[in-house]
Amino acid sequence: MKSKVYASVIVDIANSEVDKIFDYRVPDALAHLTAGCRVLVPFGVRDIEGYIIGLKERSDYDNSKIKDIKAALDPYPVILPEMLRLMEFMTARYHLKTVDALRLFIPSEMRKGRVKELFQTFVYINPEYESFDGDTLLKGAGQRAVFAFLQAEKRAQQSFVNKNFSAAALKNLKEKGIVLTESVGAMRRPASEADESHDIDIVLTDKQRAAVSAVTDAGGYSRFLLHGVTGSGKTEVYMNCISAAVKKGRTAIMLVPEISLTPQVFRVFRRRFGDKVAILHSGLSAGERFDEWRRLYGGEAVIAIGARSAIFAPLQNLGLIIIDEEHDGSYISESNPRYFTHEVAAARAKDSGCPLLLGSATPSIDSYCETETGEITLLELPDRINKRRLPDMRILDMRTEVRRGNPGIFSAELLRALHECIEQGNQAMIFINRRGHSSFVSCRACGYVAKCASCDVSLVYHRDDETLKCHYCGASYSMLTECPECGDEHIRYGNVGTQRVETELKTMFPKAGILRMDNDTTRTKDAHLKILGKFLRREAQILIGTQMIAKGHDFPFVTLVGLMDADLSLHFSDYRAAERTFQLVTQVAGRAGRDTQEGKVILQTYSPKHYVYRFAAAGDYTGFYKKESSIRLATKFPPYSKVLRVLYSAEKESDIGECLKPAYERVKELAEQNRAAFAFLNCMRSPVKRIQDKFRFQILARIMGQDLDKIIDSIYNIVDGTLTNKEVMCFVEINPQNLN
DNA sequence: AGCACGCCGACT
DNA sequence: GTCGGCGTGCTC
Repeated sequence: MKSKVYASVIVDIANSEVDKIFDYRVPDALAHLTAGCRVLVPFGVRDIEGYIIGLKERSDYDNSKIKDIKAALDPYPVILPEMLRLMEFMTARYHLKTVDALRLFIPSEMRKGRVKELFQTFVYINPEYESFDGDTLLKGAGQRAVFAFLQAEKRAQQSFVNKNFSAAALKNLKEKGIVLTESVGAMRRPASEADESHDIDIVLTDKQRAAVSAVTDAGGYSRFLLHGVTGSGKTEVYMNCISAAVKKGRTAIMLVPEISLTPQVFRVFRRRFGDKVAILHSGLSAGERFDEWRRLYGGEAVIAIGARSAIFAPLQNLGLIIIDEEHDGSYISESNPRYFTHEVAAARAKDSGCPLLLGSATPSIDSYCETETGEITLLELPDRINKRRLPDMRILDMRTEVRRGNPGIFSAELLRALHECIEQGNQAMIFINRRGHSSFVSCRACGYVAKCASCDVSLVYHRDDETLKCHYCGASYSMLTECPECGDEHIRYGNVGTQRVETELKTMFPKAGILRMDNDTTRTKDAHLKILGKFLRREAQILIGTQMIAKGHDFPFVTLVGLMDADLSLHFSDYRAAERTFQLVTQVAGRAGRDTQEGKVILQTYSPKHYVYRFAAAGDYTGFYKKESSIRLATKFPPYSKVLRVLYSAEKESDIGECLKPAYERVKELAEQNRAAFAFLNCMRSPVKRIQDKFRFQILARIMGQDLDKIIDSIYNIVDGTLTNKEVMCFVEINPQNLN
């Protein structure tokens, strides 16, 4: 007699109540099912999609209550074995619900009965019509084109025809019976024998070659940090490493910040690797994303390039993972499934026995610290390829401007430089890391400050539509004409934002073309590319923007870069403020003088002596690192500890207290037992006390030492165990990006 | 998450 | 008398 087989199933419902394994019987008809398959299972009174994460011979659950799996949802296991292992890692490390991890691994289009088959549909002309003349047989030009194409090609993928011809025409032809379809299972196949026809190796510098061989000779899991200034040729190193991995018959993932996924990047990689590369970016439609996923799953594409989530690409036999611009904040997932891409990438690399290559001009303090302890191997590209020197950076003390009787937002030197730059027919970029017109509006007479009704923050004046906006909940109010408290008509404008810079520059430079790029002007699809394209074609001379203009494009005619208020990110109450400012200033400086002309950077600040600016102006990363890391060590901040925040929010303060108080008590006990591990522990109202009508409280801790991970795990458990009121939202953050 | 079961108010 | 409010509890 055959032994009964049971399946461990995770149901596709994102709720902690059902975040556990449910056992089902595998009927004989579905005996082919394996771990990683999606299935339909009876759950309560209804049927639910689920994921088999394992098979077993017996179940501990009451056997009489166990039901049969109803059906298989796909012809193949969509979750690869390595992804099941990654799921284990992520659920344990980040206390994720199992489904939340699993959902990251497959295209969302696959779930809840949408596009689900892993089939490719081919179309071909019905043999009865094969020899007909399309022009006499058919009327529409669309149908004739499809017919002619199929006559020549015999057989083609339906998606290809839909994309390149008219989908409607094809549909008509199918209805008439002139075109037939055939579905073929997208069979799994090993990474295809490398077709290197596009793969032309460029001559590398000695330093580049050394970096490439360090990575390709690693022969197993190890981590590298490629520290190279802008223009030092990091991309060539990446491409050569990828090429080497592919030549060995292995696959590769390269992560880049979403903002750098530009058509230029696609072109470079497509030219080099052709169809073997799949590109996953936010611009893809649901169907396109699914197609790219399927090409990777099927082994048709062996290189995945994309933003953060591309780390979950369905690739087997990984030979390399690259994280470009590794210091970028977008690698930290700050909502729903919260995770650190660096850690996930390391887990995948370790599992596959392959190198993980991080790259940056301004590495994160965390990563660089690990090169000191030897956990990461440092690779350096100190020279710009064309030996051009860094732009001249002027640090301008805005306090002396005020003393000299210049109350404006622009220093005399920046204005002079702007005039000169435009007269010479060059371009300038002006950075101001704050959108809107002014950060707040207040009454000159009584001091009233306009605030959001639902959030504890002041409203930002937006001149475009004469509104006051809340940057937390998005609420919009009409602009004040008089003070609602005292009726005075004199309104004071707070700190300068992009819109204010734009209006002032427009009056000062009426003939210059001025573009603005920030969250407000890039709402619509491809707006980024449109603005950047205009600037690149020199349809404007000045580009004003937030940090979103700091990355990506090279503008050969930009000779001047101005930072309106560099201190903005510096005085944030955040241990990473200096690090972020250094990265921003360095990145911004890299925009100036990239071509034949020498560049100039003007940095307006009220703290001209700050070490961040000194090191940034000198282009001295290691100097900055030494200073910054010694401060972090002395103050017990990351990377020498972990900051942990438990954030509670609810409409009623009393509800929060119900959960927070017992949790805090128990964390305090834990701290008593591990005195050395706790550098800080406190419980307080969050700096932003209320967002969207919900009050916010937090437990804040800094934890260090070798038991760190264990202690954090205990805190997760304490929080889970004390979350008794379901009106209360609560989550744990490790090293949060902001402490609002 | 859903959906059923279950125990109290205002309607044909 | 019953329709229906949404509190509670369960789903292999």
